[in-house]
Amino acid sequence: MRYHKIPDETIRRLPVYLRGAIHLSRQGVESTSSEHLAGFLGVKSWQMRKDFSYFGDFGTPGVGYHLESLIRHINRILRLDAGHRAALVGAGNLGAALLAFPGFGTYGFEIAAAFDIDKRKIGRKRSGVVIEDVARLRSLRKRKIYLGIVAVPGGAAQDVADALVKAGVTGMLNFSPRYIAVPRRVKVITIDIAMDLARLPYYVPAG
Amino acid sequence: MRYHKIPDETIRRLPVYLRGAIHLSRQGVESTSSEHLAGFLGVKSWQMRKDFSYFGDFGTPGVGYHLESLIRHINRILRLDAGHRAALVGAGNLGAALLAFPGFGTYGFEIAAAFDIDKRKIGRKRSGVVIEDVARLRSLRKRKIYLGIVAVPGGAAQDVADALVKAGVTGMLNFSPRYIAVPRRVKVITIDIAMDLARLPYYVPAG
DNA sequence: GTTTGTGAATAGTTTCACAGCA
DNA sequence: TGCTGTGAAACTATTCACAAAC
Repeated sequence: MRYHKIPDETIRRLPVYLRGAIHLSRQGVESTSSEHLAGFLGVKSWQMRKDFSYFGDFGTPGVGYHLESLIRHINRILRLDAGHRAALVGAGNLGAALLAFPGFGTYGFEIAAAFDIDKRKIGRKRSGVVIEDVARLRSLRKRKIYLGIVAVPGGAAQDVADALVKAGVTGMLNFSPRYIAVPRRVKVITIDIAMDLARLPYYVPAG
Repeated sequence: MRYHKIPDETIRRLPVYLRGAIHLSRQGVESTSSEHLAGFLGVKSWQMRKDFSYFGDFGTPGVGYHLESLIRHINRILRLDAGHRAALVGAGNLGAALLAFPGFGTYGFEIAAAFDIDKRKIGRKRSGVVIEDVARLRSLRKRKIYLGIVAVPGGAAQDVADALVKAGVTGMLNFSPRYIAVPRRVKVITIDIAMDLARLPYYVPAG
């Protein structure tokens, strides 16, 4: 292994590999080949091996990958090993679904705080989390929460993002259908559900 | 404009441009430059112009783009102009949020049917849609619904996808954390929310 | 014999810089 | 003069094929 800038696409795929490794491991599998794991995940085996090669030797030639150690490696690279707490802003339909969502635990995430602007929701509990007034976002710095999930309507997204940045948040998952401007040190990943649906008709033969 | 295979990345960005054009148009803007529209969306102006160039002349040199005509063009390319009806499978937390989600309308989508396996949910209405028994999925062919939204737990995802394919569905939005195997003619776009969150810590300085 | 790790070849995408049109 | 549309250059990512490791 030599020095290489790691491709963004490789980083995007690492959680896929991690998900597969965790899944097989839970089923009692101890070791597996790149061929098998990649097939299970719908990727190419050489793509997976190439991706791993940027970080060193994960497997054993002639044998394959030891899942437990693979999981440890990927968790370390993605900095998931310490666990992370995130703050949700917006406790509407989508926010409530995210609070109840079991998948975050797989990667060591916990939604540790939730905020809304609606007085009727503030003080109530959803999925074990008390909903706080959005005005109290600044408390995140003291609580050492530096990941935010933006689940508010588009019109409020930039204001919420600004408040999160002010509160010390350095990474955001944005579910609003808006581009969010942030300082360079802050990373925003946008999930625009309707937009993803919108490119489906292009690919399917006239319905 | 010459012949070119259209890059997948271009197709991925077209809905972004469409969203921006619709947004500005609703605000009363009639025409705009690539510089302005791109800045609003957080992309580069030459990227946008290059993307458009694969499909012909959208704008007027010295003037810019007429939004209404730009919207029409992109809608045509993405085959959104006719409108589309989609079937939702899984009326849990996420499914209910999707049923209530206002964003689909922007691109001419409507969730026209919803299915669940839980007898207690079947027959009830959510956001104006009656939840049907998942056993009735096969009726989709007759109803001319060929887009599916998979919002079931991972363990059920492949079975649901198989049933959707059998019912004539050719495009799916998959919210389950699983790779779904389908015939080549069917297109699956997977949105794995936890996975997207999982690559955030890699990019942000140690929290 | 099997499977990994990777240099080299190929393919795809972004970026630039500017000719040409309004 | 202002802005689009696009070839060509630069960059990034995928794919292949096989030597080395077990």
